[in-house]
Amino acid sequence: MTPDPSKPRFKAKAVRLAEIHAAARELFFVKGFAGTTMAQIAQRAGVSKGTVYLYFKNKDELYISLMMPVLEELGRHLEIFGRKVAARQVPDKRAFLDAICEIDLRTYAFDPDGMRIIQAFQLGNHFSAMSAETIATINRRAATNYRTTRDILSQAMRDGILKTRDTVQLSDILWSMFIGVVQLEESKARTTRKDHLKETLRAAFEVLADGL
Amino acid sequence: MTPDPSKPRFKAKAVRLAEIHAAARELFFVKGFAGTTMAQIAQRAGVSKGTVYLYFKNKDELYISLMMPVLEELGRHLEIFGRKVAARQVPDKRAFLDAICEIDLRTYAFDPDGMRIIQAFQLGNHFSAMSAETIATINRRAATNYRTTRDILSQAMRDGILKTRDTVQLSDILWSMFIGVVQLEESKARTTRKDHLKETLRAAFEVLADGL
Amino acid sequence: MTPDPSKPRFKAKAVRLAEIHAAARELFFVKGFAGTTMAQIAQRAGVSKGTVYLYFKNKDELYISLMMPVLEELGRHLEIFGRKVAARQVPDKRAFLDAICEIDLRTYAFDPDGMRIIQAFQLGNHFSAMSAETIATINRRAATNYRTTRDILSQAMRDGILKTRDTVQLSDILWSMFIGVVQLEESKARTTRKDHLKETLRAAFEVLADGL
Amino acid sequence: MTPDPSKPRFKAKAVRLAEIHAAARELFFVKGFAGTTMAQIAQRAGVSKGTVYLYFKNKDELYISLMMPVLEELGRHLEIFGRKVAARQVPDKRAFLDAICEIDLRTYAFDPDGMRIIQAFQLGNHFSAMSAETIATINRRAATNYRTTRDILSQAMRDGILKTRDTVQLSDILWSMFIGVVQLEESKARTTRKDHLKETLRAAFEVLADGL
DNA sequence: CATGAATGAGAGTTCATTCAT
DNA sequence: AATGAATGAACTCTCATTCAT
Repeated sequence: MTPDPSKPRFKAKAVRLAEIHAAARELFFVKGFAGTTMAQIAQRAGVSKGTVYLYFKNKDELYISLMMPVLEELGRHLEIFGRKVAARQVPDKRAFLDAICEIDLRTYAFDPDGMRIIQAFQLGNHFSAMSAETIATINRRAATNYRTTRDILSQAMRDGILKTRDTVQLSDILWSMFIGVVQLEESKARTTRKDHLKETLRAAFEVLADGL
Repeated sequence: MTPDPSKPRFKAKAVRLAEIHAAARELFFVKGFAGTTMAQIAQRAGVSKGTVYLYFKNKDELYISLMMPVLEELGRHLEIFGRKVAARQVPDKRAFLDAICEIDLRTYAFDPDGMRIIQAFQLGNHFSAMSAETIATINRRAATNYRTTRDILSQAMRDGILKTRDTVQLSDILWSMFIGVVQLEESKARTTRKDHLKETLRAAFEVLADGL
Repeated sequence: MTPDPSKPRFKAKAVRLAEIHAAARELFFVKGFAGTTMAQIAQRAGVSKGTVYLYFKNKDELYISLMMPVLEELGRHLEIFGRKVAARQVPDKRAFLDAICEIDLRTYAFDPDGMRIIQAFQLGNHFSAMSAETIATINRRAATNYRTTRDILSQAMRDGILKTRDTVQLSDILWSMFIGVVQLEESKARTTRKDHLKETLRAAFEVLADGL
Repeated sequence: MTPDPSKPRFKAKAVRLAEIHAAARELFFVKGFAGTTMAQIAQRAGVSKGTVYLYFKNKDELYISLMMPVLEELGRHLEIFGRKVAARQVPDKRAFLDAICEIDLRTYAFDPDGMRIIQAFQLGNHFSAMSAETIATINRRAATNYRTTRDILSQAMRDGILKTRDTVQLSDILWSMFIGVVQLEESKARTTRKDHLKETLRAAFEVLADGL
């Protein structure tokens, strides 16, 4: 009855949550949103169905919750890079775009399944049943990253690393390239079992670097 | 379920089919594959559920039938452009990429909903609910376009319009840019109600042209 | 417009009916009642679905109509045999039971599918949707055969061919043996692809002959 | 669909299962396999449709689960009798056939509906609606009983209780007599409301005993 | 007479969600 | 906090039957 002080309750709760998260991520990745059942997630997480509902209001919330860490990871990298740019530690556009490319790759590597969920979310499917609050939470986080990106671009233009341009348009192009390559290469990987994501993304950013 | 009795009961097959197509497109666009029911499609098309199955073997077939025209439209444009390239009617890389950009825009304009369905498909979220045969059919058609694109790129490189490069990688970059921009701009348009797709895509292809 | 006198209308009608009958019989035999669709029957008969409904009120009636000829065939054989018994042309119980056995076999051979339909009907399944009138028609015909059988048995007992016994019970035993063997041997034939119906039925009737 | 709220929501698994079994048996008996719906079964059992699927994988499994106990009951009786025969405790053919007859009657009494379901199955009318695996499971169990019967007959012949004969044929005759009488008497009972099954079956086996 | 497009009720089955324990 | 039996709405798909032509 007395909770083991070496294993505080909130810790156990966090562990449970992480286990469910992990189970959900793997299954959603392999079988997609519709193809994954709450029962499967519960089983893989080693808990009962009811317990999953103790941690997540419903399937949508669980799905969505998987993308927050990715957005936060991306935000962390962007901020670090922002500080580097502000400190004039980025010599030229080549290094600049290289860095962006590596941030994208690291974000992807951090959680490929989560990344795909972000894309599905951006595509706007299945989420009619999602609570407005959840959608707003996600959008707020995404907007923050977006703003950070534009701030970095502004700084780079002020410093002459990049030619002066519309920062909105440029950040759109960079993000589009990222998600476009991720989508295409994942799609190809699903049938060919070969993963060319890194090479293609790097090649793409090289072309962009030359063009900017 | 109950169709409007004021409508004539019998219609030209092509008309019925078009009505079902239109209804399906709109619904799949808004609610996604899994989120759309055959009953909804039937109701919106003004026919009974059974009638939908008279025209399409199952939900999969109906879904794929919506992307095929888009893939075919894209294929037509690519072939026309391919003949132009073969006839040396494309002077330089700027004109070349302009043309690709216009093909993308025209394909998108031909059927934006269909285009989005292609993306949702490429993202792979319905896979478990779709027969392997259906998936294969689409992939075959997509592969054809893919090959055509690479052939065009090869020709352009032989003619010195483009620097010699890996055609697989380059066609991936071009397609990724396209779908990335479409996804991002549609996502933004959904909340801001402003459509910047054309400008962003053209800007993106300009950068690419400069970089190649 | 003027009907061809060499091919009178009622003849054509009978042919159509026979074609539908034949198609239905084959399909019901192979795929069972529930497994056969009206569309399949129509297609095999070379007519449209609507036409089948011109000749048969519904699927049940069509199914049921297939057993009438069998009951009539059985009735014809019984009457012929009855006249033979009345004319003292059957010497002993062995010959008597031999004759019954051959009647059964000939009835079965006349239309095995129809025979099976009779059994399904007797088993009482699926016919909740059948019109009382149809059921009554069948039962009337069956009752006639039943009465004929008992009359024959009475006559045979009066003539000392068979020991005096309860005719109801005896006719039940004979019919039970017949349908029991048919059911078992068909069931076995379905998996072993070997047809031992004749041998088994003859052996069974020999045993019965010895026991009576 | 909606269960009686006055009933306790949770029940012992075995009780629930028995309730569903009972409901299914009654309905399959009256309306046949195809004529019975899962919804009807659920309603009669006082549970929701989903609950039925909690206990049985599908309609097939539920159906077969109803015959298995009967086949097993028959198997038990046969084995007991087999041991008696092996121990020379059966004096003559009359006692032998009496015993078989009583086994049949007891098996029938154990579950008349289940017995009828076996017959419907043997008649083969649901085959297209039933998975090959399900069919095989039943056939395997039936084959076991069949083999036991033949072993018993062989032993009886070795002991001179029965005249030497083809055991396959003889077991077929005995089983045919049983199912034939069951089918006929049930059919008659349905209209006359008089049950002569026992008498008819005993009379039939007496005749067979005399004939063997 | 004949057609076959259209119907629509209803089948089996799944699964997110609830709630008594 | 955790369970999992139970729910029931919703799904895809079938098919006997009708009826305008």
